[in-house]
Amino acid sequence: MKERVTIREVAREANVSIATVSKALNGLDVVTPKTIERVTEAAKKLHYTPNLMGKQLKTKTTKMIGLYTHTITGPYFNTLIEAIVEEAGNYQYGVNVLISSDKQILSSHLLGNMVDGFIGFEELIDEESLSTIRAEGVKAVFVDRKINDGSISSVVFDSQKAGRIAAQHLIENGHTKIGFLPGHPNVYDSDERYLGFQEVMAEHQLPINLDWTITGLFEEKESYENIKNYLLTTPRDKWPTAWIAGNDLSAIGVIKAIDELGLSVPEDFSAIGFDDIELLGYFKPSVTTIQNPIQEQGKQAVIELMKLINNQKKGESKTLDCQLVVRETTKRLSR
Amino acid sequence: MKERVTIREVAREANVSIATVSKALNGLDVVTPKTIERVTEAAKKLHYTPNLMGKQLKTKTTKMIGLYTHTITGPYFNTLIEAIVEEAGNYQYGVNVLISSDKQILSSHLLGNMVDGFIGFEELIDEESLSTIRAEGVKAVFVDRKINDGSISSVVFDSQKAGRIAAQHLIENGHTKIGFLPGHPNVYDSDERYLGFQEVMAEHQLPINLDWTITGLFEEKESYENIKNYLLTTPRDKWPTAWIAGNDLSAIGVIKAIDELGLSVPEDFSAIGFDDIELLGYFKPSVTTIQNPIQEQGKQAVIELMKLINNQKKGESKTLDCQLVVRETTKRLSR
DNA sequence: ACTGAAAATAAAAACGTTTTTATTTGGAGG
DNA sequence: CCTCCAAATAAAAACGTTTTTATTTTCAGT
Repeated sequence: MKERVTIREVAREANVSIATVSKALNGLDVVTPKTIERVTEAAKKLHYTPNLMGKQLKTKTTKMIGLYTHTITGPYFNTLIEAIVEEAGNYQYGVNVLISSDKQILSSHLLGNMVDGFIGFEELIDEESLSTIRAEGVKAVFVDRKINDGSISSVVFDSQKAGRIAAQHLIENGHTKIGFLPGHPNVYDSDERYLGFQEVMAEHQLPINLDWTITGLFEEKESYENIKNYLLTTPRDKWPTAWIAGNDLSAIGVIKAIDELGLSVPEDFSAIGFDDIELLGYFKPSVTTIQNPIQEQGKQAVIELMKLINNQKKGESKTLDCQLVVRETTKRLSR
Repeated sequence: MKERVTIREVAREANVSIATVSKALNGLDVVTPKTIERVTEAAKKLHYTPNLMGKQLKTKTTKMIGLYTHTITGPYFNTLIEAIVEEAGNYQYGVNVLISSDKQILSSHLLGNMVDGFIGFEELIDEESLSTIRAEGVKAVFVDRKINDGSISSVVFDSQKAGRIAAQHLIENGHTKIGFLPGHPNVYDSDERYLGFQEVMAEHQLPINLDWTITGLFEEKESYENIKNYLLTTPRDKWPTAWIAGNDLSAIGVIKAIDELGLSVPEDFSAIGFDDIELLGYFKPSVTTIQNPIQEQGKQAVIELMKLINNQKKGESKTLDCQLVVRETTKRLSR
């Protein structure tokens, strides 16, 4: 890397002090139009670009928010992240996406003053991380856990309600034997959905059969394999008549498995996902789902973070509503 | 944000100079085990985390590579980025994903010494950007354009060959009327594929009908709408018998459009995509495609970038091979 | 015990900015 | 033609590190 030209050389070129260069370039109005021009010209001539390290070290602000996650893969993350980027732009903030599951890396970035605040997931939700965050007064917004105290806010979906809606929809369609595919263990949204599902089943005095509870991990592949395996190894009369998948991708895996065994959705099984990802409508049959306002979540997360950064308020928690989208994979049980 | 504890306070706590703290904490072996322990203890007690701004300002290295893109949405980006992150980790480098289409933002980050080098796309490929990159000696690897000179390398797919393979496969299956859906205009991969397609068509003395060239933009939605519109407004005897889509998503859109009009792939049309994204196998019918080694591209991009960063060589260009994956959407023409 | 070199530590400089404080400049008012 | 004040600019300090240079400590070898 070649030596970069610094403010010092611009100063020399313009025959002026470095203080003046700084002020001129940052538009402080204490400096004469004439010198502003001289400085700007010199800067342009030398191709000067300010060293952000120097600048941020001094100003102690980065105009960057961190987005810390172990993965960006999948439509949920894609949509969320782009929404965050867009909203952050409205505040003249950049978004610094850091992908790692190494808590060390994330927190050294975080505590190393590389960002003014961050939006995070599960990865940083443990007692140790949270207490550091609180102790250091780091501004944080979580989007997959309800937390609010001190400098921490959160924006989550009403996933319990989502679980309820899914179960209710199936029950209204005559289903009584309903299977469930949880996502990753201890993930808030997944747990909450299961909770809502349980509640509704209980309210209708319907049993939950643990054989029908099959790991899906939010992934099409895992769901496909596990469901296929279940169907191949379980007598037909023990099967449920509907599946609530962990999310849309998981539902797609379920459907594929069923299809491959010569069975059909929704004739033999109903299936339902969560999120309403864009590609969903391109599948055949198109998938019934509970729509989550992902973009709104991204936007609100930024809004809350900005409030924290500007010290406008203490951490608080927002919950976003969800909505049933009926498509072709759920159907009245006709038996 | 609360005041962070600095090296100075650690020094005071450990009754030692800040130089010693720095050396102790960075494992320079000039310092006594006894003081190392004292310092480490003090640092732990005070919850010291080094300010990365200070550190990087001094060392002029960030151990970060930038990934500059206007979008991360879509399986291609997801896969590529995660591969990059993984490989960078092998070099103890972090990846700083910056999403923006604003050239200003990208280059101020870049020239502001925020990263040791970057992997970039189309966005920074224009004469002005390139000449700055060259002039400043910024280390760069592009993955969607063949460029190699000075401090710039590239790792691209052999997209011309991909286009050739696609066309050949269809022609071998008896197709002579073949439509094409380009991606975004002036995008390398798309252009190259078209070139390969043209070549093969010419070699077989087959005409390319411009009515069969339909904008797809690499997107399922755009492709779906445009194909649907084409089919609705064009007499059946003018139709091609096969489509080469811009990528897999585009192919999915094409198939959806055909399906919705009561026609079928591969009975009425063959269709072929590019990339071989993961979800492809879950569609019905599963999609024939030209597989690109996306993960390999990510890996190689990092490898090349590291060579540049360590001044091990001048910019060079790598081209990765591709491969036909026949699935259900292409079929021998039976007329 | 003393010398001298090696080892350990401390002090100071430096990285590139911004900001605070000090100095110079340019006029208006007498 | 001074004096003084405001305006403009320059100088210096500071941000938190690492690195270079200087100083102190340790302890062989006599």
